[in-house]
Amino acid sequence: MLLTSKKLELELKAKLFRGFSDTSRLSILEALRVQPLNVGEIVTATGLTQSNISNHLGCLRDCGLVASEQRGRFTYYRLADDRIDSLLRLAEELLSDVAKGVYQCTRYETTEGVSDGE
Amino acid sequence: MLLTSKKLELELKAKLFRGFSDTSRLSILEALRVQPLNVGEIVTATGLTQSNISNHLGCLRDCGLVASEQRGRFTYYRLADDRIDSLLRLAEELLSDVAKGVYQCTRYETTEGVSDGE
DNA sequence: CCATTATATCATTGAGTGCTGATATAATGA
DNA sequence: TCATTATATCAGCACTCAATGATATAATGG
Repeated sequence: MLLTSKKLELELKAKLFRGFSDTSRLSILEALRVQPLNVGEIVTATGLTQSNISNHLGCLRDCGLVASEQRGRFTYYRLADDRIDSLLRLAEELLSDVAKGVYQCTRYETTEGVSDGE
Repeated sequence: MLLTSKKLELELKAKLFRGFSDTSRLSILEALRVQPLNVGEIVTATGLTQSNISNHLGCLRDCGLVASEQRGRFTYYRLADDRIDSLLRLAEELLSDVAKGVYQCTRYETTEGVSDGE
């Protein structure tokens, strides 16, 4: 049972990181880093469609990464914990050093080939 | 061009987190948190297949999350930066608080339905 | 040189999942 | 009540990508 909880912890951790591993969710989180926003404001801030955002918000909320509060017809979202900001900042620090490596990680790349010459 | 770099930074950050967002890669990283290991030792530590691990290691190395060193017939891998450990630890702290939420994030769940009664 | 060991690569497959468009729900105001 | 605004839900599609099995490469020992 202890081994199982170890495995479960792995899955939880992976799921947590998956919340950050998509550009759409990430841009939502970045927008909320500045201040709480309602869905319409997130649409404006990110340029994503409403249904897309709503879907991602649902997951982010279920995962405990954002919290929501109803105010009249609006639903305001905010980061659920300060450590989420810390996590993002730490990632930025790390990236400033390993960015070149990540640039070259075209293995699972979809968009345009960032593959530089050499 | 500045806007583009903003978008690029988002993609980099997402890609970095994606390195952590898979249980297989995560268990490889966890094993390497303890000490550097060669591929065979990682196989033993994680129980994953060799080719699977090798594939994940290739990505992790390209992304700059692990570094490798050839020693005879063996290739030893280690975490490329101390902040990777920090990132994992911060995630663990965060999880200890929001775990209940992540448990319920069955939205993108694959395995058994953790869906509680109500 | 041949067998063995260690690791990497590749094609394939199947499941995961992000996006869209349509629709449902809910709150507000006229 | 009806129209409008704000948000959520859902089905379907397209694409991503983890896992596997087979094979390639490379180093070592006999």
